[in-house]
Amino acid sequence: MLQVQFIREEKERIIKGLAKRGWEASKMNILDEIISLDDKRKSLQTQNDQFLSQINAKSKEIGELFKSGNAEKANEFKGEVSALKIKTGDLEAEMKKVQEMLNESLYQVPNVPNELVPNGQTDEDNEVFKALEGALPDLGTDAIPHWELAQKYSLIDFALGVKITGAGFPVYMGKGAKLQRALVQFFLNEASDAGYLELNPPFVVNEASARGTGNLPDKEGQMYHCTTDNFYLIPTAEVPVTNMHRAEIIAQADLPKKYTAFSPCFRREAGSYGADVKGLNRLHQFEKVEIVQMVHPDKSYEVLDQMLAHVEGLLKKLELPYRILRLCGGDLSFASALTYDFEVYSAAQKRWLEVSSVSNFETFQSNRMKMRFKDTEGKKSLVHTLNGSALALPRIMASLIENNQTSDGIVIPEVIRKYTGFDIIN
RNA sequence: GGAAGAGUGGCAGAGCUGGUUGAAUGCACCGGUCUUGAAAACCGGCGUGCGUUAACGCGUACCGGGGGUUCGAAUCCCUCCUCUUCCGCCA
Repeated sequence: MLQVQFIREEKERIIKGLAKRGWEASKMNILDEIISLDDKRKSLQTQNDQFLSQINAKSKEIGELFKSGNAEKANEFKGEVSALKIKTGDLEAEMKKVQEMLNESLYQVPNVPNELVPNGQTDEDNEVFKALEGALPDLGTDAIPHWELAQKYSLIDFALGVKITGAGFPVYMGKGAKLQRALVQFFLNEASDAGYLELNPPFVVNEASARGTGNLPDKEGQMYHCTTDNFYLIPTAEVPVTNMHRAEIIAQADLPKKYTAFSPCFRREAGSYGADVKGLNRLHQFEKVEIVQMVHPDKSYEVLDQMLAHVEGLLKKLELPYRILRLCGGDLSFASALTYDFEVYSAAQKRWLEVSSVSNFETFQSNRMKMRFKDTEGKKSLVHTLNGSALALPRIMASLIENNQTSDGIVIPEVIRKYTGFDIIN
């Protein structure tokens, strides 16, 4: 959520940014509404504080009057205070209402895209930031897609998952399960080596955490909700990990905070259909290793580059054909200022699959969850938050087994053989 | 799940027979004096949000969360959450 102060000072810049996201001119007046609601809020508080001040002074006097035995005078004052209390009661109710309206409006405004974000409405307008090095892999006509490979080598049973739960909940088995576990190990170790503190967070969060990262109210229908306890299954480890420092003030010396966490991710994916959901392409439950950083505002874009380099390093080591996209305004997620997507080419499906999304949220998340740092002079400011997948498992699995299929079987990439314990699936 | 107790500032820990208590005291931390330097000692500072102000400052709210009683609540009442101990149950 944007800061009202920022909206006041940079309205023109925000309007330009929102236009890049495809906002129509008619929607922009929400910014003026926010400013006017905030003005209203301030003026109400000023009035209310004055009444409260009077009440406090009078109450103190009453105490002194009782002590000195002047009960008559004290009782007279009591009536005056009661009258003031009715006024403050009304003012407070109104303030609460205004504050709620203000919050509702603020929740509707997405983050302002960075200057680097290209114009465009759909994923077709995304900019190829780094193209595939070399030619697209050609596996010939015998190549089969991963869902057939999964069946051929008994790696994943989709139908069994349907029986146990439903579509989108596959059962990994044998070398399929081991390969996935090996990849997780590899990703976590790489992240640790890069200085990220490994966490094993809760996979279920409370409402406050879901709000902190903006999953509520923005994407309410996308999460599985345990209504009995009012908990949510996490759609990504970003949620529990980013909330670690919610409503905290971090010493500047303790920045940056670098965390990595493995977690299953649960997504309802309401509205998905077609080829997108075939095989491992889109699931309701999948595994992912996430990297998250909380950093000094001056450093966040430098850090974004470092995170890109980290993810790129993983794909290189796995020897997968990849490219990097810079998301256009229309495709940028609500909270992000700048996002890079990594796509891996899945050679049998002959399509690009998104395996990672690395974003800088600047202060959008930290403002909502009041995550600040104190600099050496004692001044408090919001931190910048960033996160990225490093990496999401299913599509890595899909492209890996597709690209590495040979007439002898599926060849395991060199770097993960020490984790799998085998070098071929046949 | 049942019973009892407890949740106060970075930490420890008073206050809890309602009335200058945003909150004693100690530790930690920051600045200063002293010292060749360090330590010790001494002096001073040391929470957060909001409002207001050019600024110093002033006002207001916050003692787990929410609500209530009262002229006035950290202090009384209700409720929820969390922790500790005991019992029960169980990976």
